[in-house]
Amino acid sequence: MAEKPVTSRTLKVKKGKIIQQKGEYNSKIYVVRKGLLRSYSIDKKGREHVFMFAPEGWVVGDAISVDEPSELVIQALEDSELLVREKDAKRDGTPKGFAALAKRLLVLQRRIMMMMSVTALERYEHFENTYPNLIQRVPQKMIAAYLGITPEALSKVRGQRLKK
Amino acid sequence: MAEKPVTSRTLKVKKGKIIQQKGEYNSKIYVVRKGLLRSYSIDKKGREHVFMFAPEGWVVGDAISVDEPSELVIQALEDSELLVREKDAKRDGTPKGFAALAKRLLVLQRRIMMMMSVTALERYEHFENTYPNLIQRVPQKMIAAYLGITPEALSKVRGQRLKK
DNA sequence: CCGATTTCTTAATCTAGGTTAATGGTAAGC
DNA sequence: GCTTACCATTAACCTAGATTAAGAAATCGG
Repeated sequence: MAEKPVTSRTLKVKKGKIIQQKGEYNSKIYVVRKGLLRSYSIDKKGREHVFMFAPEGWVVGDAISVDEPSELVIQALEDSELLVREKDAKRDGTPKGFAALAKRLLVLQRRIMMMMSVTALERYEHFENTYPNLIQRVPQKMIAAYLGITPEALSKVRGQRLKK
Repeated sequence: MAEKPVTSRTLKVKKGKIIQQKGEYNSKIYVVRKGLLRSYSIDKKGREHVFMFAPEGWVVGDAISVDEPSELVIQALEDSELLVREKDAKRDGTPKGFAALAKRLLVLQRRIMMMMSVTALERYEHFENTYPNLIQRVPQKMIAAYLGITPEALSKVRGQRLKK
């Protein structure tokens, strides 16, 4: 019996479109071909917190094979073209998939340490260096929501920096 | 040719012992049989930030197959008995290993969201609920370093809470 | 092209948590 | 057992960032 190929279809979405809602089971993995996505959560006070941005080439979606409901909302920030991949337990076990996860883990580890040890300004500058193009493409308030500060605080930080 | 079994030896360490130093390559994975470990980093200002605690049954060690130097120090907080496991790329690819990683990823994701959205008090109470026994076993200053606050601030938080 | 909505900035005020420092308590080394 | 070092607590003060508010600028829908 032949192996079933990985199911993977293309999806075009308009700017603003919610691709995956919080609480949905049976979540999928999205490879960004063109455009820009973000994943975020909303806390009890109604505030949005951006977990990650995903420009071209990036992959979004809880990498959870366990059947837990998604805790994050995924949304298109620009008209985008995505590759939708069903989660496939068989594929999970590949060394390649494992390495990708391990790398992702390291990124999150660094982000936690960052949240604990550096100021908003330093986090902003790090973001700026890591994703130079995103600064122009992402609205400030979402960058603030990624950095863990308010848009007002980000505006202040940016203002201060210009004086140097 | 027969499969080589996973190399795994037992290691006994005294309280305070540094098991893995920051910057070391060829890092291993430690399963805690008895005792308590922590992994932490030191920032530019010399402050310690606790990444995780590992009581009995827990596993510590960067899950990175890529050869990156460890960014964390691992230390025994009590006299401990560990199972040391060499990293084995073959083992990496198992669905079981993958699921464990995915779960870990979810924990980190929640921790990031937590750092961004809730107060020190709420983080402390969450820690208290999640690891009720650890509160007694771990020095306050390390709990503070896990929560991302100073020992003084933690003391304040605990004091305020008693009045309720 | 135009009104409406959303986003960004600035400024005044407020607050959680940081910093510094002093004190008493607890554990560790000899 | 004593001494030295470390740890927790308290208190006075300070600062980064939150909150609130209001105006300017950009974006959107038609």
